[in-house]
Amino acid sequence: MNIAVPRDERRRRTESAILDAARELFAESGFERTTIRGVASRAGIDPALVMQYYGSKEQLFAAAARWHLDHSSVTEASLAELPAAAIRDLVGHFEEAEDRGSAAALLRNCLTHPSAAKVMRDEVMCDRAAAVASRIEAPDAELRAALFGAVMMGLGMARYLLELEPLASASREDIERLLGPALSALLI
Amino acid sequence: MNIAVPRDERRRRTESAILDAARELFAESGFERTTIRGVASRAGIDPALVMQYYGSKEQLFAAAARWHLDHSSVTEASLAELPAAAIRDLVGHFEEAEDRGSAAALLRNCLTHPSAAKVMRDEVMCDRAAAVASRIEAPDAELRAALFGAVMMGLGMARYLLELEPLASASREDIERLLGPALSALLI
DNA sequence: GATCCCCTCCACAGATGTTGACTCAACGAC
DNA sequence: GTCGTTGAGTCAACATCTGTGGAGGGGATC
Repeated sequence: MNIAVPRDERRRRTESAILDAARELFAESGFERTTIRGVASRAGIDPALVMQYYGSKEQLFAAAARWHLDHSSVTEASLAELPAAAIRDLVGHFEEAEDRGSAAALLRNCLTHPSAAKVMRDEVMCDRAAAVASRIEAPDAELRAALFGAVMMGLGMARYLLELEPLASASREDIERLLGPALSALLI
Repeated sequence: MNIAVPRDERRRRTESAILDAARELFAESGFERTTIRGVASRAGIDPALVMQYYGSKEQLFAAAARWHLDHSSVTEASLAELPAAAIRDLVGHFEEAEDRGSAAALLRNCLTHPSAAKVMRDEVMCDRAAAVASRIEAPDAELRAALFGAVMMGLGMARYLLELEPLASASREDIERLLGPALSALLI
């Protein structure tokens, strides 16, 4: 095919193709319905190569389903800005990020895959809830923050995974406009 | 073992034992990780009997993961009562219903199992959203109703499936008290 | 030209859904 | 009570798919 392609360059491409294919399939069909053979086929390589690079299906999933934990957009927001910031952060993860698909892969599997559930619980929800709770001065700050997270999770699942209409086609602005006050009500 | 047990009685018991075992496993571990052998083992019978009664794993799942669609508590509520009614309905499905487990089985799998997703979309969310939307007089009634549904779904998943603390241990009253105003804000 | 390593082919072991033949107790007719 | 019938339940096996490992080819690198 490509003549004179340096070896490491070639490897980088392949590894990235595997990861992309894995992200897509894990995000679309979930962990169990995704097969190593399917990933390899979509990446245009041999199944054994996937194993050689990622060791196991489990480790491939761990590499693919990472939620890049840039809390800054949430932690830097004031209480009043939190609802809009959280919505923008969520939308960004699913529509703009260059690793689009990894968030979907994590969210899709967090109910049925143990390690995805653990990541979701410990690294996504827990940290963010703590950040949100620290900004709330009302009583029940922790519970309010947990509810805030639950609402955001429900939004992500309904809009991007179940693709419920008219929520899936709505603009981010409309969601901010309608859900924003509801989220604010949680923060006092 | 049991002497003199009528045949139909015996069959009823067995069929029910299979369904109970299936509900538990589907709710705990999801469709893919649940095996016919596991269900049979928990029900104390032979795997082949499961097939004989339910035809296939798919049909067993369909029988186990039914969300008893009693919309009355939602459709009979006034706009002001809707938030509390929806929360009570959700809690009831997960904590009080005699078919407890079927709601969890459906919710657990609605992101990764096609037919569970279809039931969730068409029979649970869609119908309820229509009922909610019909009560809203503000513009964007459908989108508001969809967001309402997304919030309820997020609550159910966070509390009962991911079991996020302190949400999982919170009382229904506290949830009503804190989430109620947020839900009301969605309904205007 | 020798070496390295990306990549492929082939095969294995285990698990899973599913099927068919079989056993045995309950049932109804006489 | 006796006997044939029905149906609940079991046992062993099959076909398939899956993740995974090992041996080898072929082009880049030195």
